Amino acid sequence: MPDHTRPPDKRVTIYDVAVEADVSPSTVSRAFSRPSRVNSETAERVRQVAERLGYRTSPLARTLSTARTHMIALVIADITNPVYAEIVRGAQEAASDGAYTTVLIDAQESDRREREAVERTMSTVDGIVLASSRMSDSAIRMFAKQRPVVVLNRAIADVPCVVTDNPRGVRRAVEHLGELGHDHITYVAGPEASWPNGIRWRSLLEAGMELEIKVRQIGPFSPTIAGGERAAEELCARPATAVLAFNDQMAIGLIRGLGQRGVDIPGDVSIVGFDNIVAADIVTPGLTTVAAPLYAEGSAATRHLLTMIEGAPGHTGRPMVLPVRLVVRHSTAARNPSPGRARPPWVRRRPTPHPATRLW
Amino acid sequence: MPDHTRPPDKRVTIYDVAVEADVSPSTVSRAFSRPSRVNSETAERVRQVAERLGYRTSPLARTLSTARTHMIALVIADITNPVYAEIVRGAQEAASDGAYTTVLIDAQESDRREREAVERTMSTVDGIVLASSRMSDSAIRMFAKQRPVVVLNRAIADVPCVVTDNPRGVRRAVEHLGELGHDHITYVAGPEASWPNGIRWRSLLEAGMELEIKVRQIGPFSPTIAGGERAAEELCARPATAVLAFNDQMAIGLIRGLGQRGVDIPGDVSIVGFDNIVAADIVTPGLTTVAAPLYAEGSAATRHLLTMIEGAPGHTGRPMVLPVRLVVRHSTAARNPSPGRARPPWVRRRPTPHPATRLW
DNA sequence: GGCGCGTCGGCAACGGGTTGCCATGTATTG
DNA sequence: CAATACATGGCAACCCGTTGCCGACGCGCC
Repeated sequence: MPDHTRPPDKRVTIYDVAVEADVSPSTVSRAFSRPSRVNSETAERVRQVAERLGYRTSPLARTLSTARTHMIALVIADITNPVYAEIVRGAQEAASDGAYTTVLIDAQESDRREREAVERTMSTVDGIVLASSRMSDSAIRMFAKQRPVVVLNRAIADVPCVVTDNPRGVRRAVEHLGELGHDHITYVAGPEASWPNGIRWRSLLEAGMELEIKVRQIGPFSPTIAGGERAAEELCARPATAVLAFNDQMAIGLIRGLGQRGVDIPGDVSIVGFDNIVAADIVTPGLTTVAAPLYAEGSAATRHLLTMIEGAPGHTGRPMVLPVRLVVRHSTAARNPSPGRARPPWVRRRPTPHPATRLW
Repeated sequence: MPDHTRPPDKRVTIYDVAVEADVSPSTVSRAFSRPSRVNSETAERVRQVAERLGYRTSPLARTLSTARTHMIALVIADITNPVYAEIVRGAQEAASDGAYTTVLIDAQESDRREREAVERTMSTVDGIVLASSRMSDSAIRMFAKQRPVVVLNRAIADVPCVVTDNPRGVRRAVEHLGELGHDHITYVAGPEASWPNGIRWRSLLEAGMELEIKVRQIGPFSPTIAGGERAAEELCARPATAVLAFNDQMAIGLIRGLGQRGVDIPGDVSIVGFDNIVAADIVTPGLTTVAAPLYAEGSAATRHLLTMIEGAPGHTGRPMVLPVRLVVRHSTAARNPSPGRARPPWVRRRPTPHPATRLW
C-alpha cells in the first residue's frame, strides 16, 4: 500500500537542475518559461538534465510569483440539466487549448450557493465564466471588478456577455405555431432569476404583437421535469392549444403531465421547448425546440475570458450573440386537425394514469 | 469598464496587518492558522486590524508552504452521460464539506485524454477520484503511488475502490427476466476498457449458469444512444427476446433502433439497462433498469479520499460495495404474451421509419 | 531566592519559481 | 578602431504565508 504521508523522494527543483547543468537557477527557469531568453544550446542542455533528473515545473510555485493560477472557474446553474454538458465541453476544450484548467461549480439553482462558491473560488482562479447565473446584476458586477468575468446566457451592461439569439428563437417558434393555425400561445415560465426566462417572455410578447397572436404566461415553475409536470396541472385549469416552455426539461414534464391527464400531444396541445437537449429526441412525441449552439457558447465565452486574462480589455459593448435554430419534431401540429370536428380540445380520452413504478 | 491588467490596489498581506497591529508577521499568520498558539487578546486585535484592512489570506501562498492545495480532481468518463451528474454532485458536496475544491475532468471516453489530463492536473491537486476510468490498471497504480487516489466503479488491487453491487444487480435483472419466462438473455456490451462492462458480463454468465438461462454477448458498442442504435442493427441479424444492455443510454438506443424496425418493446423484446438515468423514465416504454446510488458513490469516494489526504492509510482491502436495486418499468414483459399465438417474435409489423427531423 | 515550566511572540529559513537589472562578451556599424 | 547594439547568464529581490526554534517573561513551588 502506498504511503502518502511522507514521500521519501524530495521534489526535484530548478536548483537541483541548475547544479547538475552548471548554470544558475534563473537560467533553468528561463530555459522553460522563456526559451528565447537563453542560448538554444544551453536551453537544450538544461532540458536534458531536467529530463534525466525527472524535473517537473511546479505550477504552484509559478503561481505565487506570476499571480496566475492558470485556472478558470465555470459556474453553471444545475449540473443535472443536460444543457450544461455541452457547454462544459466547449469551455473545457477552449480552456485546455489555452493551457488552462477548469474548475466546475454547480450552483444548484441557488443564488446563495452560487455567490458563496464564487467568493470561495475567486482568489484561486484567473477568471470566471458565469453560465446562466442566478445572481443579481450587482453581485456579478462586483465580481467583475475583481476578476475577469464573462457572462453566458445573460446580458449585463459593462460586463462581457455571450448570449444566444433568444428573440429570433422565440420568433421562429411563434411563426411555426402561427403557421400551424395557433392564435394563442401560453408561456410556461422558468425561474424568475433566470435572464433567458425574462427575455423569452418579452420576445414572445413582442412576436405575438407583430404576428397578431395572443400570449399569456403561467408560472414560474422550477426548470425541471418535475416543474413541467406541476405546470401541466395548472395548465389543466386554464387550457391552451399552444405552449412555449422555458426549457426542454419543463416541456418534457409538460408532455408527461398532460399525457397522464389524457391530453393528446400534439393533437390537443402543441408544445415547444428550448435547448434541444438529448432527451428532446427521446421523449414521445419528439419535442419541437429551439436549439442553441451549446458547445460554441462554452467555447466562445471561455476564449473571450482567456483573452481578457491575457490583458485584452474585454468587449463590453454589445453582447456576443450566437445563432439559434428551430428543430421541428412531433410535439407541434396544426390546430384542430379535423376542422369539421367540433370536439373541444380538452376532452379527456384514454386517461392513462401514470403506472406506478415498482421499486425492488 | 474594469481594468484587470493592473489592479491599482495592491493585495493586503500579513505584513501590512503586522505593521498595523504592531506584531510580527508570524503572529498574524498564527492568529489565523493556529489561534491557540497566540494570546486570545492579541489574536482578536490582529483579526480586527485584518478586518479593517480587508486582509484575505492567500490560498496560493499557503499552498506553497503547506504543500496542500485543498483541491481534488474528479475524473469522469463522459460528461455527456447523465449518470455522472449525480456522482459529481455527491463528490462536490463531500469535497466542499471538507473545504476542498473539485476540479472536474472529462475524459471523453478516451484513455489517452484521461491519462494526459490526470498527468497535467496531478501536481495541482491533493488527491484524485477516478470515476469509471478507462485507463489501464497499471497506469492507475502509477498515479496512486504519487497521490492519494480512489477509484469508483472499478476494483483494482492495492488501490482504494468504491463499486456498486454489480453481481447482485445483474442477478436481480436475470431473475426478473427469468420470472417473465425468458430463457435466453443477450448482453449488449459497452466499452471493453470499462470495468463494469466486464463484471456485468461475468455476473451474467454466472447468474445464467445458476438459473439455467442461456446467455450470449454482442458488441462492444459505444456506451451511448448511438451505440445502442448500432447494436439494434446487429441484434436484428441475431434476434433475441431479452436483452441486458451495458447502460441506460445504450438501452434507450436499442429501444429506438428496434422500434424503428417495427420491433415491439416489450412485446417482442424485453430490455433492461443499468444506471437509472432520468431519461429511463422518459423514454417510451419506460426502461426497466438497475439503479445505483449515484450521489452516494460520489460522496463516499470523495470522503474516503479526503481521509487519505489527511493521512489515513487508505482502505485497500476489499472495495467498498454500494447496494443497487432493480427499477421495473415497462420495457420488460412476459415472453409470448399470447401463448396460443404462433407468430415468430421478429415479424415486422407497423414498420414506422424514424421520421426525419426537419431542421430549420 | 532559585528553579522549572508554560505561554507568547519574534526571527529566520523555508517552499519553488520569476524577473528586473546589471555585467560580460560578441557582433554590428560608422 | 571606437562606439553602440545585442545576446546571454548571474545576482538578488520578490511572491506570501508557514513553522521550527529560541528567548523573554510570568507564575507556582520547594
